[in-house]
Amino acid sequence: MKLEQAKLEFIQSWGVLGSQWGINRTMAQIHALLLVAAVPLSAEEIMEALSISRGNTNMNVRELMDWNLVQKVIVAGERKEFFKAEKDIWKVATIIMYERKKRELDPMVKVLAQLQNIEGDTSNDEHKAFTETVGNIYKFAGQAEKSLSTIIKAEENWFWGHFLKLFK
Amino acid sequence: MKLEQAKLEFIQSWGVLGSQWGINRTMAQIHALLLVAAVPLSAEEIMEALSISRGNTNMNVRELMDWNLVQKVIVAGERKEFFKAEKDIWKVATIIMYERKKRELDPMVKVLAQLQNIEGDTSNDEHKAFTETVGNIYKFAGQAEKSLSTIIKAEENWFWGHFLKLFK
DNA sequence: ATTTAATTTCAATAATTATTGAAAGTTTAA
DNA sequence: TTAAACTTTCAATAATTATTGAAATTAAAT
Repeated sequence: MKLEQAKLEFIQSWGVLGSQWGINRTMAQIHALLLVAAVPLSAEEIMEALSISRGNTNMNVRELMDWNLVQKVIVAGERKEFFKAEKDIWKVATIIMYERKKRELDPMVKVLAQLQNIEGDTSNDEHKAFTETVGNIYKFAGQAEKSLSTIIKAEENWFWGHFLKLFK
Repeated sequence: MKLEQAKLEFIQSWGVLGSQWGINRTMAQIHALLLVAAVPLSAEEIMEALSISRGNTNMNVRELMDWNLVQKVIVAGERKEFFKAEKDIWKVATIIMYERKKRELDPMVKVLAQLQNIEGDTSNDEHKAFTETVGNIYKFAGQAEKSLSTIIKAEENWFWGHFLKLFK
């Protein structure tokens, strides 16, 4: 397979995957494009490569920067901005897990906490079914949270370990 | 808080969470409704509780059954069908992880495998950037797959362990 | 200070996805 | 076998979400 075609297929598949997981397809495609780019790309180049408008490009690049998956790169002597993606895939996964937890799971857990104490007859079947299910989900979320923290801490250690090595 | 209101809030939040993760809001709401119901519910009751049409109810209940998150229950002497959700939350999580892996991640991994061998100059920067990123994602997916299998196997063991106990 | 280049915003519009509801199909009971 | 109860399907429509593109804004160069 030719490189250019392979890139297109990768971008396409990453876009499909993103949209199945609640991430806007264009955002996922820009991410994919930057993931396999050898050098940082300008807004123009992204527009061109994906056949999308300037506005769309701008919106989604900013969203990717919000997620810390993409960074702005300033090139000396160039007026326009360039963008590059975080390429360490383990780091990418960590960021995504952390951000989704923060944005989507945490609000749910907050609601679950509020739903723990219900007025009325505790021995009622309806009441029991509710508190048991909600209680279990809440406990499960707590466990999942711990596991995720462990993963993220391990990742941070790894990162700082490598980073600090530079100064030894 | 009153039980009925708590149920509504739970259903609402579960629906929002679902839609953020690429699951149709109604499907998530029906799931939530069945998760906190003390007894299996009929299509009528689901329609009523969520103010949705018969067609919508039917479609989404069937989808939930496809996912093995909901089962049909036949009640003696009743002509209509009832539905109940799997309530063991750890099992629910396992099912969701497994199904999403199968439906969404596996196809991506298949594509990644095909993209490993690219024609042309291997020493080219563009070429290197591509194969390195794609290769890393592929390896990462392999690792993730192993971890998930481990979790699912542990879960199966747990399940069969409990199940077999019944015959001892 | 003015021009030029680039970025950002957002109302209008397009594209996608979800929902309805009535007709067709199926199953059960009499 | 017929009628009633219930389920399924799917074309039409509604609701949501994404995208465009041109105007406004900001930043850089002359």
